[in-house]
Amino acid sequence: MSAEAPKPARPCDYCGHSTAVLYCRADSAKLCFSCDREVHSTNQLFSKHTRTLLCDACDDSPATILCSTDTSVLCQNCDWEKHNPALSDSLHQRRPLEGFTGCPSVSELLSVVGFGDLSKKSLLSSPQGSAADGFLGCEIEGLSDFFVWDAPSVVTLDDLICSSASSHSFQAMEVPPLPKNRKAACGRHREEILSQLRELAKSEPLDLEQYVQPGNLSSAFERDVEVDIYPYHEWHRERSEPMYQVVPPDPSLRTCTEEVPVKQSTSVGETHTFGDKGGNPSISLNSETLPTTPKAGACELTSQERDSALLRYKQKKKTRRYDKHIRYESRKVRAESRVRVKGRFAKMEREH
DNA sequence: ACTATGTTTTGTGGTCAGGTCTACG
DNA sequence: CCGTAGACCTGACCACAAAACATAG
Repeated sequence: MSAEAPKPARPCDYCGHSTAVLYCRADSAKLCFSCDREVHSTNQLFSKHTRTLLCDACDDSPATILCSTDTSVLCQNCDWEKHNPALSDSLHQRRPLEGFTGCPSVSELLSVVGFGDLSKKSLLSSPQGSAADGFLGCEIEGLSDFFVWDAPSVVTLDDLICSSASSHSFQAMEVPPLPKNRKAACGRHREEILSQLRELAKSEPLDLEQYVQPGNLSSAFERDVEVDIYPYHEWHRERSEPMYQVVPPDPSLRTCTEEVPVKQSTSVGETHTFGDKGGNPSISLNSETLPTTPKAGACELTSQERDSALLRYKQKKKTRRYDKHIRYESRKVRAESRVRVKGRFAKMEREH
């Protein structure tokens, strides 16, 4: 116990020892980058969760505003408190922040958090801390130019904003008009963010970059969804690790589920449903959309992997919150004052 | 690149209908 | 085990301001 590292100020809800930098609304969970990838790469449904940076002020809510003046990211409440029109701070330069979904690679994450000038290679090659320094205004351009193929401009936030018909692997959510200067979007924990991304980059082979290479990008996004949505699948495949893990036919789990998958290798179109009878939403995995490995039985899971998957599933279920989230308070106020007929909105009587 | 204008889409809450669950005889 | 009543749960519905988006100048 004495060797234990001191607990971070805002610990990751999943691992508990890393500093949480992201917030997943769907799970109401604070996560570090590593756990975020682990949790949200489990299956396609989880990958759809929108994640945003964690508020620098309260450390408890998803950040929606970037204050360029303070270089901090804030949730709506903290932004309102800090930048109240009555205060002088209201003159601060602020802009909305975007979230992301899917399983972005490190390069893509760099762009998402505002390190657009920083390539993954430069992140890896730079000594500890220098990457952050580069972000803070030092010479990064040279590195970026050297690794042209890795230029983060290939995957910018513009690229993340896509229509529902798009097959991008991730997308920005609740996106206001994009500002020109998207740097410095990671607030006061940029050192921690860079540190975590660096660790993530170390474990992520550079081959993955093919998904964000200039030459491959446009065509890649036009290819099949199976490949495009989850570049991270490929990474797992490379590492002989299953990208998705089906909740195993564990007898203990079966008692609280309506349908439990019996087979691990699935046929096309087969749907697995996980859930309980307590009103909690069930999770369906349609194997048609799940990736498969060429080798028969290659995606069969060991009992250890099944236990791991089950544990992750239970953890997510435990931390998930189902309370309603109001995105626009003004609409709520409006709706509450609307004229109703049997609960339905009624037309307003207009005087002429 | 920016602004103005027009069009389309989204989100909001109270009530109800219909389905599901539970307890009981 | 079956049928029934009541409790409980869930999704649809509505109008319209605000947000998002598209287009023109």
